[in-house]
Amino acid sequence: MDGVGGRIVETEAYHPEDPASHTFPGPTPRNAVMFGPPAHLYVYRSYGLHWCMNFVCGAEPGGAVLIRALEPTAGLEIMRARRGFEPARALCSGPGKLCQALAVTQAQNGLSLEAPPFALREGRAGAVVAGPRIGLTKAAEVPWRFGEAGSKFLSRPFPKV
DNA sequence: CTTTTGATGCCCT
DNA sequence: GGGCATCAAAAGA
Repeated sequence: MDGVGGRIVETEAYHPEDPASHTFPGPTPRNAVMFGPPAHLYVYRSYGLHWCMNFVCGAEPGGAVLIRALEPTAGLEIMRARRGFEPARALCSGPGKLCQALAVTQAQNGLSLEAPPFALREGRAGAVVAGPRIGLTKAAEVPWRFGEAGSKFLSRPFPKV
């Protein structure tokens, strides 16, 4: 939105049977979007100060993919202004940072990804690698973190391939 | 470079 | 009342 965007280079998968998932305990008002139709956005507040965004996945009700990092390709100046003039590789290298750079907040919760202000484009990434998840207190070892190998825009480097 | 710690708001039980 | 899918700053090596 606002002409900003980038390539998704890092994600994490969440499944309703995954203890770390917000949907694991069952439907609640907060995670209702994740049980809704796929290709919608689920936004929640993390640690009271940050926003994190997920794409609702259609495979099963309650599944979603957390967007952990972007490689900024458009609206760099806008992002930089919003993020406090950091180097490009720090603009979107993390769930909270990414949402700040894109100005994603609860206002976008539940919106469809197939309509403005969003525009998803399919693209072939480079080599994709998987690894253990990050920042979780439960089931962090499950290797459901995916990202582009060697990208300089990851929140953290992946373990050796 | 590394590790540690505080800030902070909302959801759930 | 407890917990949390985070970040940035500070301090030490």
